[in-house]
Amino acid sequence: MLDDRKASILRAVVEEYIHTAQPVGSGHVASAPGVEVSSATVRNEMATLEHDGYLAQPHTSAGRIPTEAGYRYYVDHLAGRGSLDRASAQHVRAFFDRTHGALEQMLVDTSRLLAGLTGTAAVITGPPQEIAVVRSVQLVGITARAALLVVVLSNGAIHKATVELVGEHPEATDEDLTAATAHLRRHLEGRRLDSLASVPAPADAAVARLVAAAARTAGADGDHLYVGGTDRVAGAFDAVETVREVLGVLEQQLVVVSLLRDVLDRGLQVAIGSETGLENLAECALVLSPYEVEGEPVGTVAVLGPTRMDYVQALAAVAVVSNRLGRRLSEG
Amino acid sequence: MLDDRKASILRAVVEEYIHTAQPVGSGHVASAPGVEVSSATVRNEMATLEHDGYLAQPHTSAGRIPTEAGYRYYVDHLAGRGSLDRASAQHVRAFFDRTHGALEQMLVDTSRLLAGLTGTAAVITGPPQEIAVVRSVQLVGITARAALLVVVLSNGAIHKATVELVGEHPEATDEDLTAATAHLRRHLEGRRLDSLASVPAPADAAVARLVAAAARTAGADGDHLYVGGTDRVAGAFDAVETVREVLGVLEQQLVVVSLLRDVLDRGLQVAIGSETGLENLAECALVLSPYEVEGEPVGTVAVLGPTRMDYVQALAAVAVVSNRLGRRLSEG
DNA sequence: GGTTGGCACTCGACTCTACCGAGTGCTTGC
DNA sequence: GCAAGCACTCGGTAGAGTCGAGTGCCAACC
Repeated sequence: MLDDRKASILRAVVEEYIHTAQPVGSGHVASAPGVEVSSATVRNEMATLEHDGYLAQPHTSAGRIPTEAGYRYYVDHLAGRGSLDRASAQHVRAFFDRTHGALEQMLVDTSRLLAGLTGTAAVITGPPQEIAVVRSVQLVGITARAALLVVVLSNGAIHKATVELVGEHPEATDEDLTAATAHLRRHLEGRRLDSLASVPAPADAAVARLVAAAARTAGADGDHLYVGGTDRVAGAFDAVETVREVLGVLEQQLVVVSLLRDVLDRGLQVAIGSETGLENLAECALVLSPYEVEGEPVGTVAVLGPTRMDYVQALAAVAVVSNRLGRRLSEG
Repeated sequence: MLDDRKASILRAVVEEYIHTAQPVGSGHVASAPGVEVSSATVRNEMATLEHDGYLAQPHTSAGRIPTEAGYRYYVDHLAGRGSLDRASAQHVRAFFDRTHGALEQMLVDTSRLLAGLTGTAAVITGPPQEIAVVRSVQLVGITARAALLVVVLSNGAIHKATVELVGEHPEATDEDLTAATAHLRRHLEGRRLDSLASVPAPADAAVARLVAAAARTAGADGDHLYVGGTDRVAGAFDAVETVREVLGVLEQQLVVVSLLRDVLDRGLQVAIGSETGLENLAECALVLSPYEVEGEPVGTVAVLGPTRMDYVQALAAVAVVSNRLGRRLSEG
């Protein structure tokens, strides 16, 4: 825990650095509001803060830069939870009032909205389909050996999975498909999708094979990810290599989804640099907020930017968007 | 039309510039294979080529750089249609042998494969759903005023659209939905999706409203776009602003889809710089190739890179991938 | 004793200069 | 018509000098 003076000095350094992206000197800090001491005193304190690991010096005779620990302390203790400015808040409200149509498109648009609010890339994981209620089930034959399981969920999402029939008697007749569809419908409609895995086997052997194959696809069509504002990444880092790495990460949906899950599981709202656990994101920070539908958290809204992003702004934006998104999905 | 000597000089400049990204001087050109004259002669010829608009000089006393017209002449007359190197060809073959499962994931993976082959971003438009044959139709109620139209197509794709009921009697009962589903099924299954727009109206008024609303969604779920290798964009241009612009374009699916369609309609296989018609892509070139399923072109495979991309390589990669992709989709 | 003003020192950023070399255009000779 | 030679251009680089923001430390002060 830092005493008041050190805290306000750290805050001044972080906020100034976020603003200017330049190392911050004792002079600037001394003239910052909330710091009422001379630059000499600030220097002494900054030396201590550096020794304690909150600040770093790019080189002698340069100003200080926050370390990961510095940012961490800042978001944990110093960054007041502000709210969005009027115009942005209005913009968000208008967006959610206006938006309509398919879930997917809405999430794509939402990620772009969030990117616009924060000036960084934004990602959103779709509500997991496992917990949604099944409205309709259908097993459609595509080829003799493959069928498509299409499940319409109450939130307007569609779960689809290829059902492959392997084994000695792979062929399935249309009658088998119809029977299997009827069976699945009986045991699934009105229930949650995750009960797909535990649908009882029907009497007929051929139908049972189909149902079992369909059941195996439970969870196969994993969480979907919606990414927006990738163009902002280009401006966020000066090293091309970093830009490349970050874009590379964003292309791998699985990696990002498990990253979000992992951070959330650790109870974090903000992951800074190495806290993300991904080497490629060493210079990035992630600000996230789960969103709830009917009181239950079902997905995550997040922002991915450089470590020197505006955390207050990002936290506010992520909070508002996740809140509105959850509300929007609840009423649908 | 250029005489032989000018042509080989232009070729040398283009290929050298593609390789090094540096202005090419008369000395380099003179020592290039295929050019058997002295550098002084080359200088004279290059002056002519510059005057004719094929080359440009960044500044006096620097080498020459190809203009758009230069690249255009190069791809039209000088770039031999090479083929992929053994390893890459093998890689592509292995990919298509190995890949399986849902259409969407396969196209995502294919775009990434293509990006890997060419070192630039790659885009693929999915087969248009209009011409696919309907396997199954279902109208599922989501709320009292909205339903989801889910159509499973023979190629394994799914067409979905939100059906909104507006007007004086917006409510639809489950019976109405069932009746509408049955009606649609009768008139659609086994036919092409684009006949959705011309399904005859059923007798019952409420059902007719539903069917009409569903018919209106024809074509609403437009062509899908799959983008891969966005991270390569970062390395392709030195100006951050350009990177940002290109990424921005790639985020707008509609823009890219119509760009591809437009270029294809003009009968081009390569669009260079301003030929794309997009200001943001002034420094980009697009290399594309339609792919065919059962003899009919159904989608496009393309590569988006800097104007100084390796056109021979890109053309070969795009050709092989579109070919294999078409074959793969035909057999499915 | 904590705080502050003062001071010497450091070191990156910027400017200026000179210079090098790749490249050109032109002229002349073959 | 081609090639060799030559004067000229001009961006890029290297080195010297300067500037200034910033530091650490010390002594004085309240």
